[in-house]
Formats: sequence, C-alpha cells, structure tokens
Amino acid sequence: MKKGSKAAEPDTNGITSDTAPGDVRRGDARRKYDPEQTKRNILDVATQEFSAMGLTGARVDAIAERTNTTKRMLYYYFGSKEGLYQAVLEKVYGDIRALEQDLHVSELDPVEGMRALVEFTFDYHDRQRDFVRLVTIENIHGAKYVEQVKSFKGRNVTVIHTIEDLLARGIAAGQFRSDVDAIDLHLLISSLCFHRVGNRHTFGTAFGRDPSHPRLRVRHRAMIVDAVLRFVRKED
Amino acid sequence: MKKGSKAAEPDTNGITSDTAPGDVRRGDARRKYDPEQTKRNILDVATQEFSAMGLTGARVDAIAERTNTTKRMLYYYFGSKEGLYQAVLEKVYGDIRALEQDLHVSELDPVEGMRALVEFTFDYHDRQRDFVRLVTIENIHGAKYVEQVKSFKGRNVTVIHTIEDLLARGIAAGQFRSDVDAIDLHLLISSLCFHRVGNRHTFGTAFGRDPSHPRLRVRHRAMIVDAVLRFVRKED
Amino acid sequence: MKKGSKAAEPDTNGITSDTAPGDVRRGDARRKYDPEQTKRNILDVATQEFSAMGLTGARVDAIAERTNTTKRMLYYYFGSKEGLYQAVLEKVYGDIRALEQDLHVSELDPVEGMRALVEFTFDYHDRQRDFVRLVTIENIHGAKYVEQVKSFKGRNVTVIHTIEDLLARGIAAGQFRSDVDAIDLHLLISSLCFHRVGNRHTFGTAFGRDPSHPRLRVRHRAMIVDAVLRFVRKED
Amino acid sequence: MKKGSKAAEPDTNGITSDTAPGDVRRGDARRKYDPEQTKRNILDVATQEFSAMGLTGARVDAIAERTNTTKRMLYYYFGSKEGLYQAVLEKVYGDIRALEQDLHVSELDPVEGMRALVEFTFDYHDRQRDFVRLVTIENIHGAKYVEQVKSFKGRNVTVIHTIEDLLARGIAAGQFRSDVDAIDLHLLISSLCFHRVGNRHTFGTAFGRDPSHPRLRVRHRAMIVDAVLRFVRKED
DNA sequence: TATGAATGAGTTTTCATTCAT
DNA sequence: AATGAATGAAAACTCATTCAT
Repeated sequence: MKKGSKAAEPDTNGITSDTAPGDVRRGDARRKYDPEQTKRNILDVATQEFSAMGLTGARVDAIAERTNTTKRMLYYYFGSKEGLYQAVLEKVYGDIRALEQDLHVSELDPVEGMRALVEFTFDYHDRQRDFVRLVTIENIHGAKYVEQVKSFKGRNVTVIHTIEDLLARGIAAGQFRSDVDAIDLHLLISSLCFHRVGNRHTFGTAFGRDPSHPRLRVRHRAMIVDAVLRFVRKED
Repeated sequence: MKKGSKAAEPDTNGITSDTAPGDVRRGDARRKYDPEQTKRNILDVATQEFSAMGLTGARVDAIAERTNTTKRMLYYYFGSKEGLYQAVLEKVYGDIRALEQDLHVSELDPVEGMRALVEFTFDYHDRQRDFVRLVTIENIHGAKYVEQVKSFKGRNVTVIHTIEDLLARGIAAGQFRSDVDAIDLHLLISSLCFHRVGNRHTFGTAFGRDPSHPRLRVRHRAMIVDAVLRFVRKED
Repeated sequence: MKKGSKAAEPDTNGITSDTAPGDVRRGDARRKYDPEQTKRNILDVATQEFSAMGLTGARVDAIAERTNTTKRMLYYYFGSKEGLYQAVLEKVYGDIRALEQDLHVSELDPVEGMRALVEFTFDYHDRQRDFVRLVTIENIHGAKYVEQVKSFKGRNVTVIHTIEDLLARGIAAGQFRSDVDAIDLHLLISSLCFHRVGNRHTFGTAFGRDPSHPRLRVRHRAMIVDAVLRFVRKED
Repeated sequence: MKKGSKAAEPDTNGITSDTAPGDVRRGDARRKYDPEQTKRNILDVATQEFSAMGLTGARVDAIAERTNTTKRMLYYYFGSKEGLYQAVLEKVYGDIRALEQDLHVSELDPVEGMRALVEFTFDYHDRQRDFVRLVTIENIHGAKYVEQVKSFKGRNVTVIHTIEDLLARGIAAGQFRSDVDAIDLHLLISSLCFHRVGNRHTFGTAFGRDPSHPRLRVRHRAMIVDAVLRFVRKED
C-alpha cells in the first residue's frame, strides 16, 4: 500500500515544461562538485513542483527526489521550503521582464507596436504555463512571498512605460483615443492573455473546449489583438 | 512555516465573505438536531477555509473548530476532506448559474442586453471573491474535482445560450458583427472580469494599485463594458 | 475519495454463507415490531461480518448497515460489539453440537461408525466455513470469549463419548488397536478436517491448488477417512 | 473494549517468542546510525505484535513504543502498516523454508526420511507459534497480503519436491503405496502439525486439555509420525 | 420498540526539518 | 560540499458508543 512518490502529477499535460531539470549540466567538464549547477538543478525541479502543486501542495521530498542531490542540499542552499519557493518566483519573474526588453516596440508605428506587444504577451503566457501557474499560486497566498522578492516592483514599471509611450504616440498620430490609462490597459491585456491559460481546466470541463488547443490558440490570438486594438482605437 | 490553528488568514481582507456561518439557524427554534443546518454550517465554514487556504492548505481541524459541530460530523456528512471540498465547489458553482437565470437579458435590446450581461458578470466576480478563488484553486488541481461534480457541465451551457441569443439578435438588428463565436466571447468577458479579482494581489504589489479599490471598480466596470461592446459592435 | 461501506469483503468467495440475513422474516405475518426477528437478523449479519473480518476487523457500522434495523438496536439487544460477538459464537457452536447428536453412530459397526463420524466431521467443516473461521478467530484471541460462553464446555464432551464408544466396541471386536486416546483421536480428526478449510487461502496461493475445489473435496474426504481408519485399525 | 496501549496481550503465554527484539544490536559497537539493525528491530517487534493481535488488532503506536526508534521510522522503512505486515510475512515464511533445506532427507531411507520430515514439521510448528498465528491471520484476510509477497510461491515448491522424492524412493523400495499425491500428503502432514498449535486455545477450553503441554507434545509427536507412516505404508 | 444524529478518544499517516557522518 | 538516517509535531481519518426524539 505504498504510495510511491508520484509528485507533480496535475497539469503536466499539454505543451509541457519549459524547464528540463536533470540534464542541465552545461558548462565545461562534469566537475564532481558544482554548486552552481546543483542550485540550478534544484531550482528547476522546484519550479515544476511548485507550479504543479502549489506552495502548500508541493512536497520537499518530492522535489529532492527528482533532483540530482539530496534534500539536505536544498536546505543548504535555500534555507527552507519557503525560501526555495521565493527563489523560484524570483527566477520566473526575472525571465519575463528580461524578454520584454527585447521588444523594441518604440521603433514601430503605434498600431503595429500595440499589436506586437499584445502578441508578445499572448505568446509568453501561452508558452510559459509555469509562470502563469505561479502567479496564480502567489495570489492565493495574497502575494505575500512575491512582496519580499527584492526588485520585483521596479521591474514591472517598464511595461507601463512601453504602453505609455505607445499610447502617447498613438494619440499624437490621431490613431488612439486619449482617455485610456496605461495601467488599466495593461490589466486589460493581461486579463485576456492570462485567463485562458490559467483557468483553461475549468473552462475546458465547463464548455468541452480546451482553450489551449492549437487551433484555438491562433483564433484567440487574433481575437485578443483585435479586441485590444478596437478598444484603444479612436472612433471617428 | 509554523501554523497554529489561526486558520484562514490570507486574503480575508476587502469586502469579505458572503457567507455568514454559525448564525444561519433559521427555521423555528434552535433545535438541537438539525442535520440540514449542521450541513449548511459546515459547508459555509469550509467555503471560507478552502477559498482562503486552498485544498491542500486548508485544515480539517481549522474548519471543524469554527463550526458548531465537531470534526467527526464533517466526515459523517462529507466523507473526506476532498468530499467536503467538492461539496463546496458544487454549492458555489450552483449559485452563480442560478443568478444568471434571473437576468432576463432576452427581453432587452441586444446592446443593452450585452451591457447587462457584462455588468452582471463583473459585479458577480467583484463580489464573490470566494468563487473566484475556488475556481483558481480548482485550476491548480487541473479541475479534477469539479469534473466529478455531477451537473457541472450541464449548468454552464445556459450562459452560452444567452450569449448566442444576444449575438443573433444583434446581428439581425445590424448592431453586431457576425463573426463572433459565443464561447469565445464568453471567455473574453470572463477574462476581463476574473483576472482583476483573482490576481489583484500580484497586480497590486507590481503596480502599487489595488484593482479592487472602490474608485477603480467603477472605472474598470465601465472600461470592460466598453471593451466588450467595441469588440462585438459592427463597424460601418 | 469516499470509501463506501465495502464491509465483509474477504473470503466470501466459494460456497458462501450459510446464513441468509435480511430475508429471514419467517413466522406468520410481517408484524411491524418483531423483537425475535430483529435479533435473529442482527445475529445473522453479525455472523457473516465477524467471520469475514475477525473481531477487531469487524465494523459495527458495517453490521448495522446490512441489517434491517439501526445500530442502536444492536446495542439495545447485545450491549456491545463484544457481546454481539459472543452471541454469535454461542449460536454457531450450538449448531454443530446439535447436529452431532443426530448421528446415531452407536448403532453402526465400529469401522462404519468411525467412517460415518469422520465423514460427518469432514462435511460439516467443508460446509460451515463461518464456523471454521470463527474458531480460528477465537484462537487468535486466546479463546477468551468462548470461555465466557456458558455451556460451551459441557457441549463438547459428547463427541468424546461417541469416540470412546466407537473405540471400545472396535477394540472388543478386534478391529481397532487399544492404545488410542479418544481426545487425541478427536484432535487428529479435527486437524484433518479443519486445516484444509481454515488455511485454504495460504495453501491455495502456496501450491496453486485450492483445497476447497469440488474435485479435491471428494479426494480429500476419501483420503482423510482412509488415514483415520489406517490409524485406528489393528495391524495383524 | 477500551484499550490503552497495553499491546500484545493475548497469547504471549507459553513458550514464547523466538524473536528477542531490542537487544539484537550485534556487530561492532552501538552505532547510532545502523539502518539494518533499526529495520530488524522494527521487524522483530512487529512480528510479535501482528502475531499477537492480528493485522487489524495490531497498533502501530504499540509497535513503535517497544522499538528503539520512533513511529516515523516505521513508515520510513516500511511505508505503511500493511507494508510492515507484509515484510513480517516475508521474513517468517522465508525462515521455515530455509530450514527445510537443511534436512537432507534425500540421504535417508524413505521411511526414516518421512519420519524425519514429519518430526521436523511438527517441531517447527510447535516452536514457531508466531508463524502459525501469522498464517492463521493471513487466512482471515484471504491470503491477500501473502499473495503480494514476491517469491512466496517459488519457495514452497521445495517441500513438495522433497516429498515427491521420498514417495518415489519408497514406492521403488516397496515400502510405500503408489497412489499418494505429494501435495495432498503435504496437506495431511501440515494439518496434523498445524491444528494442535493454531487452535490449542479453543481445544484447551473445550476439552480441558492444553495440546501444547510438554507431556502431550511428546505423545502427539509420536502419534502424528505414526499416523503418517501408516498412511503411506504399503499394506501387504 | 425504534431511530438518525452526534461524539470523544484513538489510529494511521504525513511533513518540513535536523543530525551524525 | 554532500549525504542518508532520524524525528516531533501535526494532519487526516476511524471507531465504538450514546443522546434526543
């Protein structure tokens, strides 16, 4: 009647994880003791487990088991389960903001820039399910862990700046209406991109239609871009 | 991560719960044996705990403690922690669909009907945070519990019918574009209403702006109605 | 994750129970309150449950559930789980001794009488599995419950008398050897008849041969009679 | 039926257990970390408790208490109560078969070999009460745990081979009859050796004679050997 | 006589964390 | 830097029995 360590069972279907634990081992030779690699390995496995099971649902044992190291190392490097969880949050939030930098939307025409931003946001959420899940999980905990992640706030302002720039240029060009708040717009875009990923399971069972199905993805992407553009566009 | 049985700590701030456990005791006198009341009482407390702590985070002891009964009764009526969780899901999903029935959108002009539907959806999510949180939690578990809730699928079709009716009438009246899918539209509306509630904590800390603040609520409500109407409206 | 009340699961395969609970309802009309019938019904169900699950393994709830009455009645009539168990023992032991009386072995030729006794013992054990199991269970508890069953000791002497009579007559007739102790012989016969029923499960899995299979039954019956007769017979 | 943790009360009287827990600690010094010893210690205590109380009757707490370790280790090594029970079964069954190997019956004259086998079987059951009780307990559970014990079936064939060899040689030598099936004969021998141990309590109270009394043991041993030899011997 | 609801004390199991090596 | 064994505290769940009707 043993249970075995099933670990991270739910929601590993679909386009799976963006993190391939175990075999990360890049760099030159396979040194016997490689602290950095060990840490990275733990972090990758933890990302999967926390994302799949939630903070309370995740099992330290389960994480340790899928690691190249032992449980002790996990405590050695991250201090506690919560410490590890925060490290995961930090890593994951860092990734998305880093990518957003590379968009160079400012060089595009406002409408095209807006389209590019929405498409990027869509694609990112669509692909980084772990990210979406972790955000969801954080919200269940009242965001109290992410609050402690240093440099979390600072990072997020950049998107707002991007949007403000787009809006300003669009208004100046007579393409966009002038009464749209940048943060509100960001919320609107996020909503549309986030919900279909984060709540796809209940949505799927409720309506017998998995929103993450490839065919739907294309349609949703177009729909969301369309909705956002209609929203910001100046009516004449 | 020590606990004590402080229970349901996170996220009980804001416009709190719609369920006032304990004092339900309606009917005649305070009968000592009132199974229905006992069940309802347990269910109400459980709704709060699960919604606040998640399925894994919730503590059976914590639920029992805030109940008029003992832990034993919880098992007597619901069989297990998961059984209780499912009962909560069933109740909560039942509530929203029941309310949707009373909208009588079909009697309104398509545009006004659409506005009414969106406003209702907005208000419901805005008020029923427990519902939003439970849906979120379910998605972390891959919706596997809600799948077992009988009559879950059936209930959800009604919204789609409502939307289909609105769309059809709007198209006929030349007010709406004809290329919108009802389920996609429902997803769009849900996204906009759900996200700002479900993820308000991370959003709040990221942008220093709590989307559930009363002043913002009014603005968001208008924005979402606007966005939806712009999306469905036929451009000439 | 409900467990349901599976109750009496193990070992109900094969030629099942000799007690048909529920529908005993004999006697004249179906009176609404029939204490005797209620008691008998409880006793029958309890026999099955105890026999299948053991004293500790049996569940009062499981018994009550398969009864026409409620759990309360069970306590009303039998006082406690143990009281009910003892009542079951009393009933079951009463049955076998009553049957033994009807053998009238004393009228038969010693060899034929011995054969008849062995065959009867064989058949009884073969058919009354509940009895065999309950004896087994009692032995796990050091026979401490059967000791309290009044008239238990008295009843058993009769078999010994029967054997003594057979032995004496057989010796007198020059058919049997004279150095066999009656109680020892009874033990020998019991052993042969009991073991293949009581331990048929482990025997079955160990040797891939179920000793209770009809074909084996015939062979075993003959073998045991043969073994006993060879044992008592005087060699010349 | 209140308990307290008096543990293993029934049936520890008589020539008690063959396993002396606690003080096993062989090997060099008293190392603080000695997994093998820890496991063996747990296993020994568990053997006693399960044998005395049955699977359902046994208390994990009671086992842990009489151990050098804590309850947690019990789960660490054996996974669950049932897992521990199975480990006990495995150990106990392994022991008897191992001993049987050392008999070297094949070197003896068929009659003497048969006598040696029966005497060995008798002695083993007479001494290893824990084994007898555990087999009994397993049968109450329909042998469903022993079935899962790998290598259980394989082990048992050896006895049959031994018997087949004895029979074949005895027939060839004109000493044994030729119509005896090896498995049936094994059943017969087991019956005689098992029953007087396993059911000695009910037998004792029924006939006021404890079959495990030293004086009776000698007599029974002779009787059983006699009965078996008479059964297999060729009559002329 | 009969019943469904209720319960306290126990029982198995789990989990994050630390110790000895 | 790394490890497998060990643990206390808590969590889920069960059970025989009794109460109010």
